Amino acid sequence: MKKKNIIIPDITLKRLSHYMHYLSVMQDEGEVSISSTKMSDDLLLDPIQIRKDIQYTGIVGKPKTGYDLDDLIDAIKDCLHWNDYKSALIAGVGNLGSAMLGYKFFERYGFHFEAAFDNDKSKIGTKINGVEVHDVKNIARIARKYDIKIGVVAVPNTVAQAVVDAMLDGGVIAIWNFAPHRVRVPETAVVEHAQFSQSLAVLTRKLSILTNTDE
Amino acid sequence: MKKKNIIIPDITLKRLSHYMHYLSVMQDEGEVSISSTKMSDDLLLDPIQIRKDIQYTGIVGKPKTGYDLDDLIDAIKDCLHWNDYKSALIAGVGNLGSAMLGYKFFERYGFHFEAAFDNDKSKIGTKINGVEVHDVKNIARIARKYDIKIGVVAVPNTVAQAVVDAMLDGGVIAIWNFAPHRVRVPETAVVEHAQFSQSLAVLTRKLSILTNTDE
DNA sequence: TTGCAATCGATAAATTTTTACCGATAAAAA
DNA sequence: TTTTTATCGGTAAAAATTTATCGATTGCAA
Repeated sequence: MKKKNIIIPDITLKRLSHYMHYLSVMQDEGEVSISSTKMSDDLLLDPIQIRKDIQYTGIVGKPKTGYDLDDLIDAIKDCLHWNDYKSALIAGVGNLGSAMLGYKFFERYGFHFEAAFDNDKSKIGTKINGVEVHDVKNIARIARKYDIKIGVVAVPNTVAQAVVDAMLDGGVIAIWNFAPHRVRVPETAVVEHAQFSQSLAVLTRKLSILTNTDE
Repeated sequence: MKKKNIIIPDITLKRLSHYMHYLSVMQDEGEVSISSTKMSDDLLLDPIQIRKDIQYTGIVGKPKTGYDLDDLIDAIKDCLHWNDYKSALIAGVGNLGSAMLGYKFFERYGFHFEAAFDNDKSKIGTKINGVEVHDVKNIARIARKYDIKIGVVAVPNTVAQAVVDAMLDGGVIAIWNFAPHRVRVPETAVVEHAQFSQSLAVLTRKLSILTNTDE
């Protein structure tokens, strides 16, 4: 039933997540179907590109009406594996870590924080948004105990790699890294770097081009 | 002297910001030059791609040694406009907003928060990391007063567009949006969406492919 | 029922991005 | 000095991604 593990370009995956948000809003507004032209008007993207992206999900549309909204949302979620329930742990409960723990949308993505970690004695033992904060020393043990596959890194650069190594040691195979430094993982694991500086680079360059109207 | 406003692909800009971080570390370690092959080994990227990216900055290397490290860093910063001093304001000082205000790396990018805004009476008038929190009602006025061009959005979806409109009204022309919803800006402004869900989509898909070893 | 308008999806073309190749050059070694 | 080696940068090829074209299908209205 499920489409096999075809390769979907990262850029398409990102657009699919974008569509998801939009489609959820449409769903909330009571729509039952959606066309690529309507999506195009609202999202300012090429309708052909939208159709092409949607083809990756395996969903087929109907001429004149478009795509069944519920089916499309479900297919995208399947594609992104947002229908699967996934336990995660997070290291670092500073402002960023706390923001992540309080981000209610994660539930939509099947994403659930099982445990948090910090090295600050005053935080250990407390709960943040219902998630208990443990000593970083116990990352590997607890990851293994709860069979957690995803680790979020929200610690300073200096300890990022050590935290990742502990996660890997505990059986984590997917790292979502928010520290500015890249971290290394073996080939048996995956890492996704979510660095502010990347989108900032795009923004500041765009801004300068906007400003420099001189020829 | 400065290269003209050539178009640099977003993906190259993102890699350039990645190189920046790495090169800074090399600089701290006392290196004075760097070759694309060394970068390739450390960053796990194709050396040809690295050279191609660097060509956009206008820097030329020397056979056998590579690039002058100081020059290269400076050229990338110029390219990303990280050598310019830029005032920004931020709306929303919840956990995410506070994390941004406390992110010390922004100074490296020439990025300085001039003012913060929130609608929470208990926060208005306080300072976070030295930045005063104002009432959101005053966004436009203060943006105009300090001639601020960049606005960071760290508020919930429901008020994101209103906050952006206020920023634009105050003369802001670059929006860095962290709210899950897309926001609209006129053609005279630019917006960069930094949404967690995008990189999460890539991560969860990668993870599933790693897991599904079955054929 | 027939004609019209909207939309899909297949195929093809265009564009962008990545990767390969190779001569030229600088530094180090012989 | 001459040879060897590492690396750059220009050009070309390959691959990936985006955009265009167009026939087929569906729903709606006449």
